Amino acid sequence: MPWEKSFNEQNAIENAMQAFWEKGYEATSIADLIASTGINRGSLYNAFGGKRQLFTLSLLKYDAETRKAFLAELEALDKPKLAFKTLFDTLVQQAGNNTLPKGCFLVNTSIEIASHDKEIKDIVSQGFIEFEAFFRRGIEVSQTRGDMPSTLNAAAVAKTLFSLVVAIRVLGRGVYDEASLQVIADQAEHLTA
Amino acid sequence: MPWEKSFNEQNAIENAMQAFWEKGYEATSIADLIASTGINRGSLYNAFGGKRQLFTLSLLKYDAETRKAFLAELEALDKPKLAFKTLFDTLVQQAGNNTLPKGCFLVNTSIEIASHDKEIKDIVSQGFIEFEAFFRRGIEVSQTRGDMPSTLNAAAVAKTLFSLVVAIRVLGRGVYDEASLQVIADQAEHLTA
DNA sequence: TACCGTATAAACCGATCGTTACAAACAAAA
DNA sequence: TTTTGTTTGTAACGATCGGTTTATACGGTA
Repeated sequence: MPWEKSFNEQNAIENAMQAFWEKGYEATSIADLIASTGINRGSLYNAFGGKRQLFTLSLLKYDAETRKAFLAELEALDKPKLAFKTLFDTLVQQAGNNTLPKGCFLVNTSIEIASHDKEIKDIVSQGFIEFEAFFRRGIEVSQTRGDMPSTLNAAAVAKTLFSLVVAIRVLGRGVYDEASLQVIADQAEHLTA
Repeated sequence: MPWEKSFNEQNAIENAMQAFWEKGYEATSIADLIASTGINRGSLYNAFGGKRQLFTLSLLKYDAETRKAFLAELEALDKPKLAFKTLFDTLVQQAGNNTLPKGCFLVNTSIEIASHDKEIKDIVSQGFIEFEAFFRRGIEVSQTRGDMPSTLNAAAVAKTLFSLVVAIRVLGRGVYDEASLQVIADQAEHLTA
């Protein structure tokens, strides 16, 4: 059994993810993926099967390494109010940062593909549900500690906070400037006061 | 000067708009547009110039006849609180209605194209700015009438309400069910209480 | 060194992309 | 009826699409 695989599969998916994230599924061609991953055409098909499968892998990787990882990190603080503030401030800051594509890959995908494709929709839905649940747990924990008003409807406020996340991700993809996004982020903080 | 144009241009743009709205720019082919408009290939190019120009016309038509018209109708009520409630309830109801494409054509476009195309971005931005201004005017009018707390930051709350509109439009494109969207709509109402 | 499976580069596939060209059908104005 | 400009149907354009194939270069194993 000679020779192990040479190129880094995870690295290739990471680069493909950035291409899909930035341009969307339809507008990203195989040629784009070859250019961004740096691996050969044949190797790409051999390793991943095709454009569609590579997209799914990219979406799953984004969900795991961006959304899940970030939320887990915030939840580990065990200070929900600080976690919320950090989350929103990070979203605003990322909208002004040019090292990563703008917006949210999951949100973009929910609009472009999820409504026409069940497999993709399930991935996006699950991510959204977990995001909302993150807010809900934080609110409920804070309420038991007396850090947030017990009069808050945790489920409803969680949905609203998540909605503001979605909006910041949409508007942050080039339409709103950082200052306007910060106003929304500040209002989000105000919702749990 | 013989023979006036036979097919209805506005009707053709209307049908093209629905195709673009449902599938996006990239995923809508010329063949799709021919099928949805019902007009001939040559006529389409002769009348509109091409896919890109037809898309722009479609977007402008959507903005004028859907967003502008609806907001004008609501503002004519001269009862901002009722107008806001009607607006959000309509958004929720439309997400459960299958006669029109789901979501918002402007929001979809802001994600797919606006970040890469200045002309399109300007159309989307203008629509968003006017939508936000609609909320702000309503809040300020209500404040002078004593219908909303004068302590509200009108500009900030307007941005937040518009953010919830965006989120409902995104999540309403197939990911969230009507009940979840209604929770968000109810929270929106609560923001101006 | 001979072998074996992978990576690479390139040519290649049929299909479809957006767009153009053109001849025939057509309806009102002259 | 001739003229004029539009619509229509069809064919074709070059380019690119996603995907397959093939021959060659390569690097560990035996």
